[in-house]
Amino acid sequence: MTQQQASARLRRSPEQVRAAVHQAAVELLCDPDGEELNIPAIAARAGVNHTSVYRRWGTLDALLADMVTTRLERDSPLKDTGSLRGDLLAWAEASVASIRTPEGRALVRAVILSMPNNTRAQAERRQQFERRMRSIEKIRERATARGEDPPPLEQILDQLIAPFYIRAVFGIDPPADGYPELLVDRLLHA
Amino acid sequence: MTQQQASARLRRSPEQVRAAVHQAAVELLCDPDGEELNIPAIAARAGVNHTSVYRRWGTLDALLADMVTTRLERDSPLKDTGSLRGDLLAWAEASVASIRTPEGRALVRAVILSMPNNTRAQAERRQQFERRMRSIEKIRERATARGEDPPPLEQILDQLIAPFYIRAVFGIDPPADGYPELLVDRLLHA
DNA sequence: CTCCACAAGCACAGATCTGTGCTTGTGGTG
DNA sequence: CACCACAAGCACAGATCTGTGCTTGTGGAG
Repeated sequence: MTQQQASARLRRSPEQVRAAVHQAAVELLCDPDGEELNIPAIAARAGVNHTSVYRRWGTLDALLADMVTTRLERDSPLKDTGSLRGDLLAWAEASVASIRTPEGRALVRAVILSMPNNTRAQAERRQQFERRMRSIEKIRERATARGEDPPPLEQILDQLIAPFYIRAVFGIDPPADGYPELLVDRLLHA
Repeated sequence: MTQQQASARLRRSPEQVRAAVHQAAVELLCDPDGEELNIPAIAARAGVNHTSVYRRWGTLDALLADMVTTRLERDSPLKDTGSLRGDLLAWAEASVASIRTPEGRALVRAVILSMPNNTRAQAERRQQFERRMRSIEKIRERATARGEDPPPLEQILDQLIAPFYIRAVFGIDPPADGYPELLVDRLLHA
């Protein structure tokens, strides 16, 4: 009796489990009819035992944070276009494309959901945010090295990043045409 | 035996319960060391039986949505300053003051947290957002009536509202001086 | 090839959340 | 003043989440 379950166990490698869980979490975030987001639901959808999730990540927040970090780093390979305007435009176009997809919006939502209120998370929130800003900082540094004079980070935050976030959070579609150019031009001509 | 508990029951009116629960929810959202946000925790902090909360609101999302709506309407009495710039500036100054307080940031966070992913909530999300936008629409309408030419709502969203939200969500303090003026001037001189 | 460290899966249990039926106090109405 | 509708509180229970101890398959080192 008990030996049979042993043979029936189908097992995947840690990396497969990790990918399956991340994928399941994104899908649950996207799926409008999906059940609510918690560890048992994610594990079930991933076809993974829930204990594996509890042991590896501990909490839903940690799981989401890990998932977000992994996906963002995988999906945002910033390229050097040779000019500040080009770099910003590439970034903005990638962002617009991203928040047009359910998965992209879900990712932004997850960034916020994965930031609980407790004390330790407060620091992680800042860290998470700065990690997000790093690609923009890189763009600024390259511009400075070229002799260009990029706007301060704070201004880029207000005029370029903030619009994307608010639209992702509230599900507001960006204007159909020329939106990235509009934002970048506004930023650079201020 | 059973009669004693009856006499020991201290009871508050529905309105008192409502206020106490709202207050408890805000405090839990603010308190960095607070336990996590759920109905039993809120009820306990409010000194209310949890069944009262379940019966009145049903879900945490509904409770937060109700709380946010009530607080926002209570705290944002927009006044007519006589000019578009004045109105926008008053709105921006109130918003900056708000997100400088833990409670203000908590309220913005609650707006987002109270928007779950299921299908019905998708519509409510839009509604919730438009309710938020109504005060801005009012400002635009008054300006139009005065013969002024206010920027489109979308531009106000991107340049004025979005910066506040992103700062509230990530806990980024706005610049110390002249921030409301900066944003409004940028918006109007674009 | 053999052995070993690691992690995934299983079984089980305590804690917590969610919900129901009933009792009873409160405020309003005649 | 008496009565009634409503909602708050209590007791209790099912469902679900969270976590632990153990077994066992997998992949890598020697």
